[in-house]
Amino acid sequence: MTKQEIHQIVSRRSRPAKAPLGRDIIVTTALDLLSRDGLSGLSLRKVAAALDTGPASLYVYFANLGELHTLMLDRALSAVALPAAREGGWRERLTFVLASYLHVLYNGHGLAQLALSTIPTGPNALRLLETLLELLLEGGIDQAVAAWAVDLLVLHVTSVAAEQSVRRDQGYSFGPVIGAINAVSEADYPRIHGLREELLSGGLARFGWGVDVLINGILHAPTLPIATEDIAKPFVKPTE
Amino acid sequence: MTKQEIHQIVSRRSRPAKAPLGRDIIVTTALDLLSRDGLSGLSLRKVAAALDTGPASLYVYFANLGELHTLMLDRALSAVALPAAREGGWRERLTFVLASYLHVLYNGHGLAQLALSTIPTGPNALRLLETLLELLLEGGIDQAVAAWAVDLLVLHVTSVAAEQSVRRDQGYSFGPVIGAINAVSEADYPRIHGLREELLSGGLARFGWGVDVLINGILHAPTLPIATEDIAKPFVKPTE
DNA sequence: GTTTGTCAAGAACAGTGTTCGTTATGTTAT
DNA sequence: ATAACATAACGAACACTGTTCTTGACAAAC
Repeated sequence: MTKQEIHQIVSRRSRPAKAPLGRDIIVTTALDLLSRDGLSGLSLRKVAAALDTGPASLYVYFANLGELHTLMLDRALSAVALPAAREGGWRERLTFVLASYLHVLYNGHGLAQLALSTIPTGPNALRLLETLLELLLEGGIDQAVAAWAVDLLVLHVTSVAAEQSVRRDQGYSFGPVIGAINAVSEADYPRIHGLREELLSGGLARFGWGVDVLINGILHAPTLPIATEDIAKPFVKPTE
Repeated sequence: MTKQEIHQIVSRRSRPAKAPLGRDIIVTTALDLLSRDGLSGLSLRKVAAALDTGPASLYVYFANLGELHTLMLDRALSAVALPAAREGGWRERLTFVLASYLHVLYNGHGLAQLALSTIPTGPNALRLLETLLELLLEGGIDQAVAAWAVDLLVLHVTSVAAEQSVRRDQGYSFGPVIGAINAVSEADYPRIHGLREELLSGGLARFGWGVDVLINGILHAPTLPIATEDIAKPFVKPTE
């Protein structure tokens, strides 16, 4: 049923009737391959091979590999669980959504890296954004602050997921890191040496802590973000 | 002086006396290429070509391309400006260091992406870490909190730099994004629609604001991070 | 003076994304 | 029914990528 064994003279089109091959199937199988082999194991050719076709066939539906990535990301975001309305406090629900978002990114190996290089504007991403905005506003946070805060929260969760994913997928053994931190000279780096245990501790609990810190910071944020312009000045001119 | 035009029968080693070719030169030219062509324009072969040699020659000094990346990152981090001691408040100096770190990552195109996939344990990274710890402790922040907080701060700045870099380097025109946000249906996404202007505003000032929020959150963080374990629970079981 | 070890280098391998031109298929118009 | 057409699947190739094997030249050591 697959690749024709004998190359007949007659035609380059060996299989006349094939599956319709649409965007949805391609995105689905691509996500399958991604969650199985990770981002480095995902290639256009493998997706094509899984669909029993050649790589050129996919270019009918996507202009780019990046375009496929974008579609994959938004499709995956449909799995983010939004909280049931009005159950528990807004803060509880907020951490719940963010945890679900982290969960989705982390489980689809390499999805987080896609999320970092794309601004997802698909319907599922917008739904997530809308929900987060709603929760922040429910928490009594100023509108302008909330607009910037969602970006802060999403970026944080995304980068945590990306960091963890990369280290799991490319077999980043923590051995050398732990060794390096533990072997740090007390004379040169006294604080690192003194806190070496705390620097490496935590694991998953750290995520919840980080989100907590972010929300606390947002609650204590200056109401008018415009007033913080001078803080960014050192960036423009870091040598001084 | 470069590639021999005629392939003599005599030898495969056309240039007997070459430059010594050590790790330092390779890292230097690699960083040059990186800041000129971006991460996607950087390849082992181009680095080798810039050094007027073949790709195999570099493998004497690195086991991996990733190893070269790690060395490049730590080399680049040597450019991070540490603040003069005791000048201004600790908070002012902290934002200064972070801004300088952002500056370095952003200027070396694609450096931030390297920083996300590597835990830099080189001397320059340790120096930066030590400085940040010192400043946080000077601010009266609890030791355990400070240990986790540095990670939070560094990750934030790194991911901001990565996000910005990617979008600049791969010519991510903001046109479609702005269009998508502006075209959002008011009925489906009322909050996004109402805040569409604030969602896109900011630019560079947003970085300073984000750091400010983080520091505020750290100042209001629970002293004992262990107590926040239950917050992470939704992550383990997001479906409910 | 011969041997030994280090390192530059050529060639090749197995991949990658992408493009070109050709051909079969299904739909529409005559 | 037949002819025309747009579309999509396809084979092949191109220009790359990281990595490895093997050879060969040089310089230091005995």
